[in-house]
Amino acid sequence: MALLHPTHSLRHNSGNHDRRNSIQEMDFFSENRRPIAAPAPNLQMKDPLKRTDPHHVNTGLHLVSGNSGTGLSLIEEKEKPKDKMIPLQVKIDRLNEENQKLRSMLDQITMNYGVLQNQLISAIQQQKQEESKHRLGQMDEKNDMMNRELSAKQFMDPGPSGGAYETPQSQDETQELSGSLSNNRTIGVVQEESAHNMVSIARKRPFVADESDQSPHSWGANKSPKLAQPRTSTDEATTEYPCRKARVSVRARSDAPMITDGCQWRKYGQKMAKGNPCPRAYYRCTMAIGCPVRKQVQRCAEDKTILITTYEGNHNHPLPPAATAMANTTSAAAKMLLSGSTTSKETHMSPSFFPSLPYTSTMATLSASAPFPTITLDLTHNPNAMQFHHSPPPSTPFPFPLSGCGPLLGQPVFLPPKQPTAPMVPLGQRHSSLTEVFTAAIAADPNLSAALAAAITTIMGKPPNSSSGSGSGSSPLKLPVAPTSPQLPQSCTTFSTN
DNA sequence: CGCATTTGACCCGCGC
DNA sequence: GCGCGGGTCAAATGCG
Repeated sequence: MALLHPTHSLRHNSGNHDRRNSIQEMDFFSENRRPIAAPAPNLQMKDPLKRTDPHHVNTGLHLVSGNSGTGLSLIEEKEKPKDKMIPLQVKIDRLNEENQKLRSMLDQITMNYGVLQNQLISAIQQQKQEESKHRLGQMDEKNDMMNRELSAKQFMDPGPSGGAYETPQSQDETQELSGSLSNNRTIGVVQEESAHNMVSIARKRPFVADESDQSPHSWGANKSPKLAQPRTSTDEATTEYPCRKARVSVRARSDAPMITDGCQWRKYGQKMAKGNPCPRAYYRCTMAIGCPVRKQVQRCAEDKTILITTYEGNHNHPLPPAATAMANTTSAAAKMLLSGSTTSKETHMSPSFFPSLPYTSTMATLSASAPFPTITLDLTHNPNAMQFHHSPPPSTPFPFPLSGCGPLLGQPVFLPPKQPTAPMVPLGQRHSSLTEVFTAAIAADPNLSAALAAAITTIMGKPPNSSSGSGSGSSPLKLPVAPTSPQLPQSCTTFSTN
C-alpha cells in the first residue's frame, strides 16, 4: 500500500517540501531527464514560455505522465506565432490548475492514508513484538528475523512524516529498494522463514512430509495410500513448501452449478457448511488416476449468483490447453501465497506493486489463516477491466485473466475490490516512473513477487481480529495481490462456467 | 450394466 | 473429554 502513489512519492522526495511546486520537480528531471532533454535545442525555446507562468514549471512534472509534455511538444513542433500560442498557453494554464487541484486532492488522500497506515503498522508491530517474544525462544535466527522485519518495513513503512508515499527519496532509491527486495538475501530470508514454518507445521502434521509433488495436503495422503507418490528430490514445490497446503479460491458470478475449467471432476461429497445455506460440493479431478487435485464449489451466502470455487493440490498429469491457464494462475497464486504467508494470516498487497498487471482494479485476498493458507481471487467485479484472451462460454459471466495463458505466471491474478469506493487510479496516469521500476524488477526476478508478499506478510503480522467468519465469509481483508513466480507446478486447470 | 451422483456415516482437528 | 465443523468414504440411488 505504501506504493500506491509512487510517482507522488518521487515527486515529494525529489526536492524540498517548501519548493514542492517548482524546484523539486525540476530537480527530479535534472537527475533523470536532463541527459536526454539537454541536447534538444527546442527545450531552450520552451523555457521562456514556461517562465511567463509559474505553473509551467509544474507542467514539467506532468511530463512524467506525458500529458503536458505532449502539449508542449506540439508547440515546439508547429512553432506557432505568439498570438497563436496564447490560447494554447491559456489552455495549458488551465490544465495546470486542474493538475494542481488533483494534486492537492492526492496529497490529502495520501496524508490520510499515511496516518491510517501508521496506526495500522504500529499496532501490528506491537502485536508482532509480543508474538516474537514467544517465537524467539525457539528461533536461532533472531537477527535474521529482525533484518527481515526491517527489510519489510522499508517497503511498507510510511516513514516518520506519516506520508506513506514519501518514503522513497528518489528514483534511485526506489530502484535500490527494488533491488534489495529482489536480492538473494531478502528472498533467502523469506524462504528461510517459510522453511521454518514448514518445520513447525510438519511437526503438527507429520504425514504431509511424505507428500510428493503436489502441494502438501491431506487428501490422498493419509486416507488413500494408493495416491501417495514417491517423493522426488527434484520436486521444487516439495522442496520449497513441503508442508504447506495452499488453496486458491476463485469468486465468480455464474449461474452454472459449477465452473468448467478444462478438467474432469467427479463429485464425491456434499455438505452443508456452517453459515451458508448453500451446500458445499466436493469434487475430485478424474483426468488421471491418483490426481490429488480437489476443488470445492459453493455459492456465496450473501450473493448466490457468486460461485466460489476453491482449488487445492496440483495436477499430476498433463493438462489440456483449456486447463492450463487456470492451472498456471492458481499455481502462481498458490505459490505466492505459500512463499509469502508465513507468520501472518493475511497479507496486504498494493496494486502498485504489480503495475505490469493489466487488471489493476481486481483484488485478491491472501489469507494464511488456519488450517490452510488461501488466496481468494475475486472476479465478481469490474468485468470491463478484464481482458479476455480466451473467450469464456456465453454462460460464463465472470471474467478471468487468462491472458497469455501459457506463461500466465507473472500475469495478474487480480480481482475487483470488495470496496468499489476504493480509489483505484490507473497506474499509468499517476506514477509511471516507479511503475516502470517495479515492472522491471518483477520481470527481472520471478521470485520478487513472492518475496514482496512475504515481506509484507512478515510485517503485517496477525490480523487484529482472528475470529473467523462463517462460510465463505471467513474472508480476510481484501487486498490487491500479485502474480507469482512460475515455478509452482500446475495446480489447477482452466476456468469457465458450464 | 457401468458410471456418476447422492447422502449418511465416519474420521479428524480444533476449541472450549 | 466433549462437541462442533470440515472433509472424506462408501453404500445407495439415479441415469444413459
